[in-house]
Amino acid sequence: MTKAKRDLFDEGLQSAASYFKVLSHPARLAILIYLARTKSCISGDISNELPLGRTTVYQHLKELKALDLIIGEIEGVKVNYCLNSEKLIQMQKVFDSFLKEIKCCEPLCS
Amino acid sequence: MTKAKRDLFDEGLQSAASYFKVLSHPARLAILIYLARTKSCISGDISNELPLGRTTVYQHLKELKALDLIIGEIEGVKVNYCLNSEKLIQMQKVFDSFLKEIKCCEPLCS
DNA sequence: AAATTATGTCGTATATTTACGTCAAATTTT
DNA sequence: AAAATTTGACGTAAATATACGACATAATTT
Repeated sequence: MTKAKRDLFDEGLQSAASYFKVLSHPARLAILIYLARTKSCISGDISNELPLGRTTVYQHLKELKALDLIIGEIEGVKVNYCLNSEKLIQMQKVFDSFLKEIKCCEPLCS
Repeated sequence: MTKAKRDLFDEGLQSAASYFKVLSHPARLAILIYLARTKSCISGDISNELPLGRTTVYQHLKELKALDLIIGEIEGVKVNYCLNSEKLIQMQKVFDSFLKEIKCCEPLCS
């Protein structure tokens, strides 16, 4: 079996989990930080910056794009990537509301 | 090959990524929320609550415990689980500082 | 037009995660 | 003491993630 049990959970949890998931690899965090610093850059630049091959970086970019956290504008042969700050703000709200949900109460044990 | 490239990244990024990672599955989010609501409960209760088998839940609990987000106090045969709020607060700080880092700038494209 | 540059696609190998059944051990309950 | 309960360890199958080489395509540069 080993079906996709993920689907059995609340949609809100699934959505939150997928935001957490896309941030669960240091390469993707590094990409976001790099984009924040450079404000915009082409895909190739990023692979030069990271200890990863170009196609690997491309895959990470695809995952970030799938969640709409980054935007890629085509400029001739090149693609100009940048952060989607609206979406990032939205993501932070999801995080905040989750953390608020679990931090409401004092612990019993310990 | 396919070595563990994770290790090549900045330690801070790795640590942040591992917090995001432990939250990247809806089951673990559901466990945290359940613990927040019940304040404390035994492992078996959790598997009854979730659409997952006991050993699967146990594995998720182990991952949460590995990052110290939950505490398990042994009480005879049973184990009393609860949130480690100090660690949760620490985690939120890590998230905040990461998000601040990438949200400093206005986007160029779009 | 040929060479270069940059991206994107495909396939694939390896690693990791997810899910669970089985069994062992320890404590309670009967 | 036997039965039941609860946890933890181990093994394993299937799914997913990670990493990259090889090739195709399209635009720029020479």
